[in-house]
Amino acid sequence: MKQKKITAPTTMQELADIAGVSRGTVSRALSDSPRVKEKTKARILALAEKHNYRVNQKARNFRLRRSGVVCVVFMLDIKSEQHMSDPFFLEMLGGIADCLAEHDLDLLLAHAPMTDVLELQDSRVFQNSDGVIFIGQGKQHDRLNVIAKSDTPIVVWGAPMPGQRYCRVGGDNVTGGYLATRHLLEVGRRHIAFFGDVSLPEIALRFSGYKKALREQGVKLDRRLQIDIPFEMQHARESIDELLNSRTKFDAAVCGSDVMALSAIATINESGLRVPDDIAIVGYDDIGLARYASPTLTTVRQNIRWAGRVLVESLLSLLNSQVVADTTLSSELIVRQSSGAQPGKNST
Amino acid sequence: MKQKKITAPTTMQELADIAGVSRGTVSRALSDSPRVKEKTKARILALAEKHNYRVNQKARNFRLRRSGVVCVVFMLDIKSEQHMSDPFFLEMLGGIADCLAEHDLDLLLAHAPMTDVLELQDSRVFQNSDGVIFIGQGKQHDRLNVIAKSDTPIVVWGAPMPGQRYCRVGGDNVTGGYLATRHLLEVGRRHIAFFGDVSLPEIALRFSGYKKALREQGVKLDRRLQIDIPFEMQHARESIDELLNSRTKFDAAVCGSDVMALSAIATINESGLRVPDDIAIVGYDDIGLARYASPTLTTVRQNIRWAGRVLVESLLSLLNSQVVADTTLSSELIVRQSSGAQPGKNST
DNA sequence: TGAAGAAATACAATCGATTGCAATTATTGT
DNA sequence: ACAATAATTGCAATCGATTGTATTTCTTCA
Repeated sequence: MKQKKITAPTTMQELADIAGVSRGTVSRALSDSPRVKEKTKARILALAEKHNYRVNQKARNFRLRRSGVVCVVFMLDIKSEQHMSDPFFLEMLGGIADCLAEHDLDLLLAHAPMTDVLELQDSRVFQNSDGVIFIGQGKQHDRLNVIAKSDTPIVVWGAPMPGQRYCRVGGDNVTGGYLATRHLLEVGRRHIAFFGDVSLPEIALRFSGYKKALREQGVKLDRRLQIDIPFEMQHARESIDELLNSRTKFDAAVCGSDVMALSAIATINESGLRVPDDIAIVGYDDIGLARYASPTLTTVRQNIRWAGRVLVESLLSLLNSQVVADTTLSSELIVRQSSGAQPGKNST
Repeated sequence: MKQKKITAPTTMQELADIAGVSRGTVSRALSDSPRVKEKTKARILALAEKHNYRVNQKARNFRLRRSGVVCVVFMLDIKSEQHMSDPFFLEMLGGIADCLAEHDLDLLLAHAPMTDVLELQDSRVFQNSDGVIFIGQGKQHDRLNVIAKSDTPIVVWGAPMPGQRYCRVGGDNVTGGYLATRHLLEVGRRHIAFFGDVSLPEIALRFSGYKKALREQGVKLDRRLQIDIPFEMQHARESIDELLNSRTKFDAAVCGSDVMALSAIATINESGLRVPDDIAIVGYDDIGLARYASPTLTTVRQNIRWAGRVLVESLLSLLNSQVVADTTLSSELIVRQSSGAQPGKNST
């Protein structure tokens, strides 16, 4: 058995020796350069195949100064436990992964919870990737500005910010918040709560849209109805329970995410109230689950998978040293049962 | 502004020049070698910090012949669309990510759907990672054997197989299938269906456990009750609907995964029957959702996050050129409502 | 047939950090 | 103060592929 074994050439030089050509020619043949004769090319490729040779990627990355890897970082200022399974993140990740694959790039997941993004800059991950995509700004806008000055290009999903120096892609949060609220007003609600942590840029913008809608309809803003719920399930239940138990009257809520909305619906149901009869709910994001949950969820659609693509395309432009404009993707309201939708009123 | 700019040293040599020492000394200082004087070390570190120098990881990877990256591949022989959001995969991924982080390794996600794992071997991903973890064997046992011979170590989550030459970690599927079935028999069910694609090695083992339990109790195996449902939600609904509409009598089901079980419960509920009164259900995996779904799900627990750790530890041993034994993790039954559990009978 | 020009291939510098070994400097005991 | 030894630091080979330039080999046409 062992006698027949062909010692696999590990370096290009060895393959070159076998083929009786120079290293450079092998390199060009493998990368399909027009500078090498078709016949030679075919012969070298066949030999490579036969001897099971594969280029050393580490050497290649070094020489070419790129790795073909893009790093994705999910940023929220909370502990990491359940983040990765956040449906919003996953859908975005799916879009990003697909688009990266089309461009022959690989996806590196930054796993460590980041209290300070700047730490990332010192990490191997950062140095190793050709570019980094941040999902969410958390509360680290300024630090992102610092990172943007390094020579690893970054793209951020989030809200436009004053003094922002990084490439950003995001949804139209003001309009989203506005549409959600106006819808609830249109179906006759007047005591509309807003669930979401307004210290996060995106949520703050949605809140301003919410206020705008209320103002338009002459509904007075009730500060007790704005509840700072972080993006996590557990917190949602507690906070909403608290609100339900308080004497504050409310008959609807605009939520910072679909996950939060679904959690709110569950909590409300458990308390004996009914959605949407007693309390109407509007979510945000339009995750896949929104369509299948029961009741189906009225929400502000962000085309998440597409957003993933836009992020990648923007990053690629940056890698290509092109100037990339700030991008805001439009949002639309998707009316479903949870907000007391009348049949036939669904937009699409 | 521009005048004060310190030109950041990009190579170690430049930093060495600034510090007035040799490149080698800088390298040793940065890696905290005992061979360089503490004072010099401190001085170099300070200069590196001041001048914002960071080692070129690509050069480092090349020189050290490792990248610090471990690739995770989720393998099922179906198209990729929804895979990444499979809760089982995500929990496993979480365990893997945590453990990798502790060992200062990064996580690369292989995204492309693999019809043939061998393709992976030619891919940059493979060459670039120090090791690969496969979640599931799909139907590619033989190809995994081939890949195992390459010098990138691999570890596979799955079932033990005859002639297996790769390092494997998996649950105790026979016992799992047995426990699930025995439980249903104990609560009085006699027409127990088995939902799962028995052409997948793990499922096949669970099915043999199922058969064993039936045999023990003298219940005759009804082949019509074994339904090949792949690991996907959509298919589950269709197949189960079909079974419900057929005249085949059944009062319980052992499912190949919790996702499948939850999907089955939803389908059964929609058909007007009730779980567990009409049909009792047992899942497999004990994903987080099993505890919170309603009804809560009786299931065979695989400690998924821990399994992730075991996979990583095994891979690390391989990287350390140690021989790693095949590992089978024990499984236990977790009794909850979906199988008509009597209160107080819960194991823990 | 021979020279000019094109096509194909060979040569060798280069990317930036690591590390064994050699050379230098510091420390110790007498 | 001087060996002998230990502690530091410097030197230079090395990892394996890419690519600009030089060189060789073919074509082509007069």
